[in-house]
Amino acid sequence: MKPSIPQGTRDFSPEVVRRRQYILNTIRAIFELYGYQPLETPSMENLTTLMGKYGEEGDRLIFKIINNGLNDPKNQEKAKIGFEKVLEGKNSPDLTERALRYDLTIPFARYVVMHQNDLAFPFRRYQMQPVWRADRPQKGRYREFWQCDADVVGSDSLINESELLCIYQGAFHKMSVPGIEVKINSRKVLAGLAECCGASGLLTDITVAIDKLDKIGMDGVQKELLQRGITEDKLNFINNYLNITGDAESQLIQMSQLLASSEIAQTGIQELRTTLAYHNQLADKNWNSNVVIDFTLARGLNYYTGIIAEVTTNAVKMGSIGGGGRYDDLTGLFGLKGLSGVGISFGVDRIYDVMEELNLFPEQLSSSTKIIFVNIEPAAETAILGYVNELRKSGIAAEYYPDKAKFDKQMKYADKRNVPFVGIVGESEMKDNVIKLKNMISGEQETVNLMQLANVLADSI
RNA sequence: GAGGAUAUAGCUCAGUUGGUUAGAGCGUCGGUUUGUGGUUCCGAAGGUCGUGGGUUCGAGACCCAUUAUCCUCCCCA
Repeated sequence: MKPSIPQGTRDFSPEVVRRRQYILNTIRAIFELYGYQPLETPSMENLTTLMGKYGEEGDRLIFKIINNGLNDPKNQEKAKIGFEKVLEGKNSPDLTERALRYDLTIPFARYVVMHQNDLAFPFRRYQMQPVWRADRPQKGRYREFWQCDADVVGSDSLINESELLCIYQGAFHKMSVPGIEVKINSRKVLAGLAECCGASGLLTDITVAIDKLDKIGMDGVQKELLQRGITEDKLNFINNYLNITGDAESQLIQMSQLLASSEIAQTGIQELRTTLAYHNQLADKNWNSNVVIDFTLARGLNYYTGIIAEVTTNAVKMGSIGGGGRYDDLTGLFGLKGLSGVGISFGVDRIYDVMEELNLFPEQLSSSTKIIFVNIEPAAETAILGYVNELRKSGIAAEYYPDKAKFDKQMKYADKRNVPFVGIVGESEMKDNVIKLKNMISGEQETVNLMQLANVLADSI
């Protein structure tokens, strides 16, 4: 049998895991810095928790888990009826009661509702776990991938929005990802545009179309708008909308004039202005990225209601590497009304791909072991195990090659593992209670005692 | 859900208009008189050419089907 793994999934080899952990640790540290608390939820949720939350397309992409025990005689009849429903494209709890987590936001909302009496609001949590989507895999798209979410519920303040923007900037600055652009917009401005076009019902169609501006150009957007049912006389208005440029304040002023007749748009514009003002106070001027207003930004998920954000890098051809926004009534879906939330998500797998392509990972991630002692003299074993033990006690990762093997084989092994030092204790070293220490990077060798050895290794960290 | 491409050694790929025992590089293993890797030199192992049919005297190559992978669109992180 040929070994294989399911489509769109991946094995992560040791070096890859180290690099992924570097990303996760960086993001985690920032989340903690801003007061977010860790949360984990199950890999699977009840199907009913997930269905209908991500739009029609989303429902299709949910990985469903077939129920166990369908062969039990008392379940067989139900299973057959359930299967008929599934063949019609419907879901049936008789066949699938559970599904794999599709994102981290809905499980979070469920958690908040279930634990509402125990939580101190505003509640800030971060969550870093894999999610699954039955999407067609391609470049930068996987069926199993990780998200890192930070959300706060129970606060309407736009301070939250601006802090989350800071988290994006701080994290990507820390990871030295170049070309980062944090784009923001407001669903309320988009709603205002639809309203001014007299096409509030076509909000989604308008946003989906204009979101593609940088991809298909103005002509393409117009074509798409017409296809989606926008009448020709509205195109000019949308054109004006898309042509607004300048610095943030100038953009806001122009938009305010263009959408003067829409109350909701004015609210959205004011929210953008306030968010940027807070952000201005909180942001570190040294960060390597900027927050910019992009009125074409749409974001697919249909539960966003206020400020929305998306992160891209122009250094690599890649979709967005992060996104988020405000959702006024997320927990309402589960019966808890009046609780507003706002959150962001990091796309770890895409960030990894970007960093890998640009060679941004620090060198020293490759190995934790500082020294390997070669195994060439059985009589030295006791001494070496003693050395290894002492080094480990002082927090230095050390190994003893467990089998007696050819010298050059052991050297090759250390080299391949990227271990920076090799310790050699043969007959003569053993006699003098010393270690011959070889620096694998410079190739130099010196003879040291245990205390000197510990010092050299400690210094090399 | 729609469209396109690819499938040959562990990996990356050659293989001419169909013609004998299917090749290379890297990697692996062994040797280079055995206590020195990342840079020698020599050698070896490793493939029923994704799978199943068909055309042909003859198929890795051509045709059909099937499966898998990759890519684009849709949508998304």
